[in-house]
Amino acid sequence: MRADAVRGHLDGLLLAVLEPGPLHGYAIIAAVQHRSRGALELRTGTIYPALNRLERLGLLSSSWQSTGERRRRCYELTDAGRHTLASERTAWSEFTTAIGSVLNPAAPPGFAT
Amino acid sequence: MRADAVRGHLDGLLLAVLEPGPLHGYAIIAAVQHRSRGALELRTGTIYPALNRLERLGLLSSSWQSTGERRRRCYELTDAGRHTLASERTAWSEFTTAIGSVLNPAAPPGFAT
DNA sequence: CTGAATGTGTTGGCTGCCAATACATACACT
DNA sequence: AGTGTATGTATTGGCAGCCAACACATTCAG
Repeated sequence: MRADAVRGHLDGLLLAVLEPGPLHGYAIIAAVQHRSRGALELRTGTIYPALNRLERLGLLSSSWQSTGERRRRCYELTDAGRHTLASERTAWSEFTTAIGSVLNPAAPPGFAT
Repeated sequence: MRADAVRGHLDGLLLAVLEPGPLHGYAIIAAVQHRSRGALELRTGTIYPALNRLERLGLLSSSWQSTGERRRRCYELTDAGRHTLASERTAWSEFTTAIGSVLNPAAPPGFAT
């Protein structure tokens, strides 16, 4: 699937995969891909600017870690981030309901399928 | 809701509201708004270019009608449009499944809520 | 020492929706 | 006659947001 389709929902995805625990950028890409059964393939040019923005907004906090000689930047949710994630889930639900009801109008009451 | 969120799904919405029968531009806006329970408010700057594009693609056909002195341009689905609508519905389903499974991961099998 | 995997990061560009704007007809009200 | 509101079609410039392409560093296998 064109990952371009995440437009407008990227923040929610990033916050969601960080909910179980801290991850670094590369692992975030892998987590999104895994949790979407391979459907969503984010690129570095997509997530790094987004992660920086979310940190500036106070929704994430980051810290450099060194595994041996390698450096990794790990991101984790802040309390504000957890709160925003809840909002994003609500917004997603309302969004899919709105589009879905136009795309697939509900059958009239009593309509037997 | 920010109608900007329809980005990438506008074509499907337009094709869907035209499925029951022909409509003119203004009525299309009203139909989308009604079927989404007022959630989606498209603007003329959004739909007219889109309708022209869909007609160029052969998914819609249009005809001018005159109600008394008033002129209206009515759009209706072509066979290709009906076919594309089916594709859009499939794509929407896959899209929501992908995003949804990242945003709200399924509980592990046997997980009691 | 070459290639692939892992890892972070920036920049220019394109797609696609929207606000603003323009114009026209019909009708109600004063 | 004039003013306001609803109906109706249409265009244009701008901008948000994602991405391809690129740059660079470390580790390990062959």
